[in-house]
Amino acid sequence: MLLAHVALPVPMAHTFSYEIPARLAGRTRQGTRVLCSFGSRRLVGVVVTAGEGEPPPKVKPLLDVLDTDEPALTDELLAFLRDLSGYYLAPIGEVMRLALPPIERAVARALEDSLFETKKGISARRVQTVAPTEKLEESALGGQAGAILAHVRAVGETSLVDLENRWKSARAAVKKLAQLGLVTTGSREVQADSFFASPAPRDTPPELTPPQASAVEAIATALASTSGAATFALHGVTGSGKTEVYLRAIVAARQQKKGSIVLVPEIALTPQLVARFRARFGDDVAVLHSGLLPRERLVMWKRLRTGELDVAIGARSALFAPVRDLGLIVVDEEHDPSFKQEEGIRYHARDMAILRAHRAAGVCILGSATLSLETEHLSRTNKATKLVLPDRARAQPMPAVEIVDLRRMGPGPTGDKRISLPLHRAIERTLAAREQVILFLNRRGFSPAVRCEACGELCSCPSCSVALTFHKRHGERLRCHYCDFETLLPDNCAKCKSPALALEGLGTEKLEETLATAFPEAKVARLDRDVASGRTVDTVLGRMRAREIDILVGTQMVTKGHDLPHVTLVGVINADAALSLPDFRAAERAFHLLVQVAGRAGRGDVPGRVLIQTYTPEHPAIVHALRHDVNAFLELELADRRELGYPPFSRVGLIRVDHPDEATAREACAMLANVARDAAEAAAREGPGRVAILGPAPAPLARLRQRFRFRVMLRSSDRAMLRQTLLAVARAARSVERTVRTAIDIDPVQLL
DNA sequence: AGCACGCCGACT
DNA sequence: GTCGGCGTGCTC
Repeated sequence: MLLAHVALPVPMAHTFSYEIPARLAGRTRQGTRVLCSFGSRRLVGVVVTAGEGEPPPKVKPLLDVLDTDEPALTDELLAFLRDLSGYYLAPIGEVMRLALPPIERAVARALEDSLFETKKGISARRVQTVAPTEKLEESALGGQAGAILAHVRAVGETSLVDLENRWKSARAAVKKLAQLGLVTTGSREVQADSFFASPAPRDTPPELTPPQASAVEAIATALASTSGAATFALHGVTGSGKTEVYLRAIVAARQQKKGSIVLVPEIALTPQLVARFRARFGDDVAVLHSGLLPRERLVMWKRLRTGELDVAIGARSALFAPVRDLGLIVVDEEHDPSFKQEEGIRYHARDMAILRAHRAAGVCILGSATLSLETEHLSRTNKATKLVLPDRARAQPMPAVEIVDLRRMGPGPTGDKRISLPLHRAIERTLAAREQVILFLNRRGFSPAVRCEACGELCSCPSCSVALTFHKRHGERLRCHYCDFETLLPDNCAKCKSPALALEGLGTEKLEETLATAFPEAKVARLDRDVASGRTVDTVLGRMRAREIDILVGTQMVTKGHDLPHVTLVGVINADAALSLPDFRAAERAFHLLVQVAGRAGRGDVPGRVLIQTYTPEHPAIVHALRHDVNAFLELELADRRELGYPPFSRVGLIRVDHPDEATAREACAMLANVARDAAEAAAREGPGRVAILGPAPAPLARLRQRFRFRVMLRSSDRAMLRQTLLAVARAARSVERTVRTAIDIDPVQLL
């Protein structure tokens, strides 16, 4: 019998076998999308393999083939997705879905399937909205309806989709509320994003500096070689000309008739980079970003698939772009944590970029001013070739980095300890010299916590049990930074009804306000996720460049982007905030952050000044950032991790356990940890791996509908052992209790 | 994951 | 009386 083994978008490891009816035999190939009857549903899957074979006891025929001429997935992409699925132990069908285009309406209609016309198919251009009315309820509403009504009243008009994410039966409850006249429903157009629509003026390729030229040369040679596969670690500070190397590498790939993918951390934050690509290649670049409508996304997908476009640029998910004859993948700012997908299929785009390029016999370039330890390790073990771009040829003085030891500082003139006297004076001096200041603070909002002064209770998120952040702008609201829950600032403590609520801590909003008062003659602006959506980042940076702003306060965002030539003072309000994160990479991240933020000071002829405020001035990340000593920090951190058995010398596997009852979650976790320990010992060649139980994960619990979430973590230096152990644990987890959900997360990767 | 089937509580 | 909550089992 002719069988097709199909990957379907269900969370199961195996493929499903279908009979290929004679009428579809000619069109059913590896990589084609097919319509399958699956239980009572009809699903679109991808043919992984097809051929003559022994049918399983139960076989259904394929209903239809969606791809008319070519398979949706090339052999290259298909093979890569299978590898990814194997690597992360992720369900093959869900992995395939990452690379599939949105289903075309026309095809869907031709298939006479109402499924595609409704919610799950193409998301319409309109979203359904729910808004509160003036009317008050006659009697108290119980359960979800009451909660939903309170929420809608707190946040104002919201989308039904959003409500459905928070409450299971929101649709039914909203219907009921609408009947009672307590809310109104409607729909609104999803605004199309015309961010990248404006035409880009073309540039002329500049002369390469000698280091750039030799980097390009090395990359071009690798691209031209028959054996292909090569990885480069491109180390160069902002402004050293990494982008130009990328552009030339793409040209070199083109000369070999090969396509390219460029991955950037968050495309909305890097409009300058996109502009550079468009200036060089015009509209021959597919820019993939979250603002694309399904229709536009499909158009981009098709143009890449047909080979009309040969360059794709985008965030994480652009890794799956259907670029033909892939020859090059660039990962810009490769150290950036946003390359790690933390929801659904957990993959690391940087690692998978190496894998995809390698399998396609192509070149992978990992570029950064502060290479990740993983990439550094690849280079030290000769699995990647390091290319260095020294700081710009023009002699530019390194900024003077100074430490402000907060242990020895009283409050500055503002009365706020976080604006210490040295920082205050430095700001004054910078303003007097008519230069600009950037202040980095890793906390958005006004106050990170609101506490009752009578009973000590913190205002916390009902579903995430983390402190709610007070946002002054947009109506004095409390917001949960994990799940985006929102409520008005209450008048009284929820527990003891006392009106004495105190705003604790310092966020960017408050810092902005304090500075505006302390320096009334200066123009103060803020840049963080709350003010920045897409274009506004560019607007703020533009105003900064035009010197319409004197002091810019911001989060991570101020560390990204390009030249701000008149900034001569950079202040880090609290370096310890980044160091004390519960993450073994905290020191590395803090170091990256400090180096990147310090790099913003003193462009041009004026030497810059960097002030780092900290309670732990002796911390290695701070000491080495102070000396700009990347190598010393790397040595130390690598040695540290080697000792701890941490990556990159070992791999980490995580099993997530979710259950609505905390005790059950803990119990299941402990049981799984035992299974893991046993399995690890049985599988170990070099002694057992480490097993640890992590507490409630700092993840959007609300989205799990208030389930408790624990994680069993395994560490091992042996990947085969780790895999075997994780599989054993996953099997055990499934048999424990159905309601325990597991997710496996292997991180990071040593692929080569 | 969906989606059926099946069994218990508060509403027309 | 039944609508709708969620437990359990299956999907080629």
